[in-house]
Amino acid sequence: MSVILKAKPATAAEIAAQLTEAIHEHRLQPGAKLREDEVCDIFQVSRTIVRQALHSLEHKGLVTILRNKGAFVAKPSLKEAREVFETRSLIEPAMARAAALRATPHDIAFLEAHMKAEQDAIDREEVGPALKLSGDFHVQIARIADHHLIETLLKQLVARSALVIALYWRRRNALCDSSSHSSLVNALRDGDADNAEEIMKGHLLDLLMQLDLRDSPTGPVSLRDALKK
Amino acid sequence: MSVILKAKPATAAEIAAQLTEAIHEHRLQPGAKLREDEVCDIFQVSRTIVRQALHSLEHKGLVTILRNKGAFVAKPSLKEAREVFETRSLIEPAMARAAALRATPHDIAFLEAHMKAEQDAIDREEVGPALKLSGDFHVQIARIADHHLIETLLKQLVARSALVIALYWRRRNALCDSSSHSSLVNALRDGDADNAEEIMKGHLLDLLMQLDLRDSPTGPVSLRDALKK
DNA sequence: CTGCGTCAGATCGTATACAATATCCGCTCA
DNA sequence: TGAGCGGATATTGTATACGATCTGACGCAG
Repeated sequence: MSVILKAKPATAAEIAAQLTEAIHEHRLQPGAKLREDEVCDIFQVSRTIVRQALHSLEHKGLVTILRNKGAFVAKPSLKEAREVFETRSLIEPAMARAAALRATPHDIAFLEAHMKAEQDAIDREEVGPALKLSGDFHVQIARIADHHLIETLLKQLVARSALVIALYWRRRNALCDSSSHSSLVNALRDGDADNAEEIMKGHLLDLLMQLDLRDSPTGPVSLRDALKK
Repeated sequence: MSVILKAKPATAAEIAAQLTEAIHEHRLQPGAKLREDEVCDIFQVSRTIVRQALHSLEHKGLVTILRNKGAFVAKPSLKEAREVFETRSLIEPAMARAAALRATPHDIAFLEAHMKAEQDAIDREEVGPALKLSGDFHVQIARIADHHLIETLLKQLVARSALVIALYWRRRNALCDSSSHSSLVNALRDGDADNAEEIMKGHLLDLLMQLDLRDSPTGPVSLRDALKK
């Protein structure tokens, strides 16, 4: 893990942000242990601060803290994974609609630049950064819709989606189809709210389809775990 | 504040729960300051624990922490207030639908008992407890829908709704019309998903209508505050 | 050789001490 | 009289020390 993070900052919020980014970009895998002392060493801060950051991430659903055991990058179950995408399906189409009614030329330009960066990352096969940019795109829609509460909520859901993808993505090498992002931006530019809403709904469904969320046991379960009451 | 809380527990989670309940029942008003030492005295724990609880409540949007200033019960702006109810309107109808498809006789009985308790509280004019029970009703729908993520999310939104009500409720003495709760339970009993969804949608709209969320300055602002740059 | 108990090290949880910052009050001076 | 300025006090922020719990290894008995 030492090599995985950039190190430098000092506040709990910054540490949480860097850990979030690492999770989002799959540099930290679900289930990875986050030892307090280790994080202290990396960021050169006291445990007080690190614990603040870890608790913050726990509230956001990115980290699971087991008493007297430690903090681990969360490992969403199949049910939790489904719930994340179900919740997104409930709120994001409405955000796309609202964004279509509010988007300024400046917003559109920003989204286009964003998509270009995403495409560049894909071309360079930088899977992690591409994934993060793809997620951020969705958050930006909420920002354009000027809905702060959902923007905050969506940040969490998108980050958790990254965990779900790490666990349940079917084709490891195929990345999220970015064409729906592009057509969404077109709908936003035209102020076509109905279309934007539909595209977003379909896009989330597409994402869901690329996941393997069938009712199988959570991947390879060790005998030990299977028998643990 | 000393009289307002029951005191006794020891863990951060329990303290957060009691503070949440106090906020939910309007025993703690928006803007109320929560001094760490005071909370320590009340619950007889160290500041470490109290700070954990306060940070937890901050993540849930119930408390605002200003650096070097302290923790205050949150005071949602008009925009935030609208956003809370908009978000609820996006997710709760879907929960009502799902609950209609899953509710067992046991669930129905539980909801009926819940409504009875709510009615009793209203009859006794215990406004706070009635408000809390009314909010819990909505959380129970999500529980019956077996959607843990949204249940958790809704707990936060419902608690924040209590803050919104404290700030923007029009008729102080009139309580939420509980007849829609009753008709919702009927729809759930019949397994009528479409109807349940519609009732919930209408119910949330009703709630919104009882609020004064017009674009006026945030209630009575003191001259001092109004002039402070 | 296997199972179990015990002990040492590692790790987390909590309390407390100290530092940083804000707030309040009284003072001075225009 | 009132605005501006310390300084004492109150309050929060951070680091650290200590205690509790878990983990893994070792050794002994069966």
